[in-house]
Amino acid sequence: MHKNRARIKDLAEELGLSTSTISRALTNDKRISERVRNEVAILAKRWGYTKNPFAVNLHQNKSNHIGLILPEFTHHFFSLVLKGVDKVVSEKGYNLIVNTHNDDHEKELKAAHALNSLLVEGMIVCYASNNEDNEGFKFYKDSMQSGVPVVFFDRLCEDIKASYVITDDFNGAISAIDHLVKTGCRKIGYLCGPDDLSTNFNREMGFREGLRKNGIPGNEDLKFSWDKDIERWKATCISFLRDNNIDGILCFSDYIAYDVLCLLQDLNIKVPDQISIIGFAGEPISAFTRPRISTVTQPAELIGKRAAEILFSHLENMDSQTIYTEVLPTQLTLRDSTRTFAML
Amino acid sequence: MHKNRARIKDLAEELGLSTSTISRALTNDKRISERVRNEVAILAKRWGYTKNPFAVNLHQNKSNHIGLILPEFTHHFFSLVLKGVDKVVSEKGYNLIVNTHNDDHEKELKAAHALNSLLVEGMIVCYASNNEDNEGFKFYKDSMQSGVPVVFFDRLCEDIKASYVITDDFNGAISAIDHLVKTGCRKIGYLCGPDDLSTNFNREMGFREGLRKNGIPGNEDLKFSWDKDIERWKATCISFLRDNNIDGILCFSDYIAYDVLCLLQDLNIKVPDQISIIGFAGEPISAFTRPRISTVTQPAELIGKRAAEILFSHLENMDSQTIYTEVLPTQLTLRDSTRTFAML
DNA sequence: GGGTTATGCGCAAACGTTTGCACATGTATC
DNA sequence: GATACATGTGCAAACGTTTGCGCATAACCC
Repeated sequence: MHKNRARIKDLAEELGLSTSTISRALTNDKRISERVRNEVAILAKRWGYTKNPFAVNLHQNKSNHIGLILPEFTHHFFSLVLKGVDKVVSEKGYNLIVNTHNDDHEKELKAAHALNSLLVEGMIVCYASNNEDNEGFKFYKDSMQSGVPVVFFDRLCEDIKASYVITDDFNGAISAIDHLVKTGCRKIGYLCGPDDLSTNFNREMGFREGLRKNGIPGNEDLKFSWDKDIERWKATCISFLRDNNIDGILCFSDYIAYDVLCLLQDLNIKVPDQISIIGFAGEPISAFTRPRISTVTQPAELIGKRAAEILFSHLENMDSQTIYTEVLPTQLTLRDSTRTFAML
Repeated sequence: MHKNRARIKDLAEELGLSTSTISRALTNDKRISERVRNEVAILAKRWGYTKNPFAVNLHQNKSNHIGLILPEFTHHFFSLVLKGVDKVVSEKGYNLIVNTHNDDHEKELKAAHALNSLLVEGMIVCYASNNEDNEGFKFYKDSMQSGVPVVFFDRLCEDIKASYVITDDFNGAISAIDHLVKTGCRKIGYLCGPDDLSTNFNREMGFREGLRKNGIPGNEDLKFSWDKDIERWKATCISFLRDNNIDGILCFSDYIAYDVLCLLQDLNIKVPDQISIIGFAGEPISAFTRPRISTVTQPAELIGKRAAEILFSHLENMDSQTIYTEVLPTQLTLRDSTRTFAML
């Protein structure tokens, strides 16, 4: 309701001035005398006057809103991204409107439409993974055409020409393989994530390149596919590890790392003495397991920060066609699921 | 920018009608003939017309926005609350604007002001813990006075007469004590959280009541204060546990539970054989430790859901002065840091 | 055929701002 | 004392909707 909110008109009547003068005084227009500007400022403060944003937005055709579309809130990675985005956005005096799609492509489209109809000035998007059709992409393209920039993060799609900021999954995976090899692993496997994720693809590519550059031959196909059916996954994973004499594992995620850790512990296989494990992401849980899981930490908050900064640079430079592709480095966080050099 | 957006006027010109007719046709006003309503609907769809929200908001003095103020995004508890709130809010066709304060009272006030000046229709707030002065409360009171309902959650303050939804910390703590006693603990201690949190107070009260009703005398003061200096905390905590022959611990949080678990493991004290531990919250990490930590799980998502629902019931019933105070039950999640009955 | 009623639509004001233009003073210049 | 210019302010239109009221036209009744 916001009852009894003061309007410019009220200020004007109180001071015996016109609305235009008040409006100008409030924006410190030099054409208004110092004296009047002060009077107005004081009364505005006393009455707790704030501009009606709708009137302003309507007039300027500008919303001061940024839209953010996330897969979900409860993943620590995404909440860090949200934090990074929020910092920049609120620093710029903008407001953030958030939406989630739970990797449901239709919900994503609905969210994007909703944001669009709210006239957000720009969008930051991590799109739904099951992105076969390109109806969503068409929408984003239209959006950019009509002057609403979109910045993508985390997940990459070649089909769409837009700015994005992602993790350097490729080199992150390589750094993990480097470390596994350095600490003595020779039969290294990769436990995949969902295969429609660009992140999974890039980590696997890094895995292969890591093996190649470290001169570990005949290992490239030691990858084990992801399976939604966790019990089936566990059962077959065991044989994968056994049959291939795996002594080092790179996982798509920290959660997979945890699962395989449990699996090994059930079989009384020592981690890292017999098998080393490295997770991916740097989720908090990786620091709470026993042994604590070494992981490739993603710069989650920085991803959000950069995505927002890039979005604003688009906004401040609408005529330019420049596109930013930012690939942020990971950091190898060594804990107890990998051997130290001293162990060798 | 949103270039080339169609307006009602454009639709009107195209169809040779007036803007009022279009406007009414779009809202299915029965005064407009079926035929015209169809024509309008079809053209609107073809042109992808959506109403300019600012014009609508300005005219109706209504924003369709709900504001949410959280301490932070990265705590799993709060992200679940956010999820719950978001579900209800988007189901109602409203938009969510989020803000965080990091337990900084000034930032909280700023966030509240920001939301207010955006003309949100209602606010859901978890206020900053260091809430000595009541400038913020004054603001919330004013807000409610002016017809913008506020619903508080998680943290409780008697000073302010408003709806709130909180966890039943008191009975949650009792249920934990019950279980500790039932599984043989006799010297039970409480590891406190920050003492300006109502949640901490209520959990301690539950702790005491649990001891009383279970007939464990002379235990009520076995509480150990929280200390920001973690090293000092650890050092003194040890002696607290030793000096009092503690055999069961209730913790303010899962993180404290984890810390004390590590402490005990360093000293080679067996959990739960020698000492049982129960955490509080149901944070994911509690399921990943070894032993996995038993915990009093809070209905985080439900808290968000109920807070939002209550907010909407205020909005739909602005004249009513009813105030809702909802205390949601916890659930005792038993894992491996407590003994099973069989162990006795 | 005059009066009533129903149907379908348009006019114009309003929401609270911003802003191009004009206007009224005052001051300086020659 | 006319001209020019600077200073400070106001008028009114515009942004895109919604909506009370009124006006046609057609249909109906007796």
